[in-house]
Amino acid sequence: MDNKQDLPWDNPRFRNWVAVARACHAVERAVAAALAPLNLKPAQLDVLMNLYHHPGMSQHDLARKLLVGRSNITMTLPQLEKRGLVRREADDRDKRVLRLALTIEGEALLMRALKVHMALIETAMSQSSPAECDMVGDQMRRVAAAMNVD
Amino acid sequence: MDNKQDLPWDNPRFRNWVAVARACHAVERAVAAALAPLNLKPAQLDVLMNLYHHPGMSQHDLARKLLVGRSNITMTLPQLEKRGLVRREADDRDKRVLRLALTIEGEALLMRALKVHMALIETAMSQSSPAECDMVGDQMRRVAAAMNVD
DNA sequence: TTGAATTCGTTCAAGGATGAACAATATAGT
DNA sequence: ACTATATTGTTCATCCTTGAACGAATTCAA
Repeated sequence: MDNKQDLPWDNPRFRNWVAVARACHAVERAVAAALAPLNLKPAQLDVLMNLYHHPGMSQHDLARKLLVGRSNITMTLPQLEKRGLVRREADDRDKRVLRLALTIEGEALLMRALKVHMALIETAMSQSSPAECDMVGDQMRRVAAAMNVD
Repeated sequence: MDNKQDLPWDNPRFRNWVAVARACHAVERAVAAALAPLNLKPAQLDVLMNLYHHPGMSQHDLARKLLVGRSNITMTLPQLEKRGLVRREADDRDKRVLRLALTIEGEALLMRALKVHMALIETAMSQSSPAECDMVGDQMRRVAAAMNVD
């Protein structure tokens, strides 16, 4: 057993996935550095982005969207709330849930952060044709689906 | 300024990158869960993989390969060393550097972990043709290059 | 050779992420 | 109505990661 014929590095899928993971890691790091002047972490930007798209989300829904535990949201949100970027208000129908939304300031900061972020992604993906780029996106959406992500 | 005409979500490159990041996050999480029975974290597996390929690496080189700070390596390696998975020996020529290598046990555990990891990657990437898969890999290697990663 | 600048690994404090356990609330089954 | 089950958000202990500051070793310049 365990003969070295079928080592992962001879497997194209494995080798290519390693490239994906490395690129992802590198971009994450660059994004973190680029976002530092705005005093925002990538995870926080993810929160703002999701709240922009889905105002009124619950913390549970947000956690699922971000592929993160609920406790993570509990720890992260108060920071953004204290900075006046996010609003949390109780739901009348279900007193357990908190409805989340961006404030005006939150939306403004999101726009500034998005410019920085998008510029970085542009340079990262600029050396690929639009068709190639879309193909990568489709692939990755299939990968996420295969991992039970909705 | 900041009119919503050019929001990032209308930008194909941005949308597709978000898909990459999400897929990556999902797979990382699944890998962590699958590796838990072996008492290995993804970051530790990355260390073992790199030492397998490049025995005799210094900690500095390893940190650069993993896109991680040097202190991270300093904190991580002793754990693997105590478990008898990794060897560290001083370099004669340069007394600052430590040369790293896998032990027999380390290589054995690596092989077991790789089976688990590879199986997961297989299912993640299984719904893409080999050609598509290679294209994704090429793209991501270009992205990494654009981020000054070697 | 001597002194300055670099490089390697370590230490340390701070912050982020995680999952288990918990209280409050809601839902379902009877 | 009433009890059992499930869900939401929080708390807490633990581990990981990070960057700045540091000592030791090396290299470079003059």
